[in-house]
Amino acid sequence: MQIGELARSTGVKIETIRYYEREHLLPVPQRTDGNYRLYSPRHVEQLRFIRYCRSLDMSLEEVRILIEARDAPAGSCRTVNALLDEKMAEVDARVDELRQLQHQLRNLRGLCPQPDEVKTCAILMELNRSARIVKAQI
Amino acid sequence: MQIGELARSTGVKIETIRYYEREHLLPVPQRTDGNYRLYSPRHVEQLRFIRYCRSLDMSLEEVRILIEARDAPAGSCRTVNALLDEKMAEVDARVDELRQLQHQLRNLRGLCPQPDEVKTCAILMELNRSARIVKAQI
DNA sequence: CTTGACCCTGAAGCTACTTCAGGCTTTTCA
DNA sequence: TGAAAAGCCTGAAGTAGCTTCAGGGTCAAG
Ligand SMILES: [Zn+2]
Ligand SMILES: [Zn+2]
Ligand SMILES: [Zn+2]
Ligand SMILES: [Zn+2]
Repeated sequence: MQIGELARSTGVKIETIRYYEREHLLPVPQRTDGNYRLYSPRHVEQLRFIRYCRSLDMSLEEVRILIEARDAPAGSCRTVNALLDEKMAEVDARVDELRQLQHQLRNLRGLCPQPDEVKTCAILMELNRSARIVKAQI
Repeated sequence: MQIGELARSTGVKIETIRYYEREHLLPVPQRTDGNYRLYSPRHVEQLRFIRYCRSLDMSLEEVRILIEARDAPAGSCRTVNALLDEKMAEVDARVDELRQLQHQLRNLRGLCPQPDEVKTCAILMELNRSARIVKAQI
């Protein structure tokens, strides 16, 4: 299977596949005489695994850890559990942040129901005012 | 006011301040004979404005748009409203994504209450299984 | 034998900064 | 007075996770 077919069958871009290879997330594939990459079903599985972990918001570094764990069946899965716990805490925190943000944006947007001139726009006035008052947060 | 004092009084790192200048988000400051940057209260305000927008999850490009709007008091504030509407939609969508993610992570984590050997870990088994089934989402 | 689909590499671009290397300027204080 | 320390300068490179680009080779079909 060439890279194009792998890309089609997983929905992952060719460049991304090559990128994962450079990052040692995908095993080095065989090559044809013409230097084309040749993939096996094992590569398809691994690529799907990576993408599924990515869809769970894992970083590539975390994916690497999971792959390592998976490929050492005799080890303990404590690292896996810890990784998930940490990830869950991160996501929870981010959700809280974003919900606050929703609130702020809604309030701000509500200040100017009908667009008019900038010089009387309550949104911009409020942005200026808040900037003066609020301490840097980010 | 030198760059260090500006940094202290706004909570923004010196390097970030220089970065904003390179990006034309902060007006070019005066310089001393020794080539040190000299800032005015106007710079403090502008920097606070930038950081407040950033705390609302605006990109620097969006901050640029807001600054432009603010500095053209005769114009309409339609772009400002549109920007906020778009941002709100983005945030709403991201919250939904993350709440789904919370669900998935919780379920996954629940599969292995007590860490044991990798080869029997239900988390890793489930990751492999889902990777096979689920289409690439990201 | 040439066209077009497919593949290759290495480098650079993206965001929003941070870090680093190497070198000035100004203040302090012994 | 002189030297250390604190503060500032520049340009380049690093961060994550890709994407895009430039320039070129391979292969099947017509
Ligand atoms: Zn409210
Ligand atoms: Zn308005
Ligand atoms: Zn559920
Ligand atoms: Zn387990």
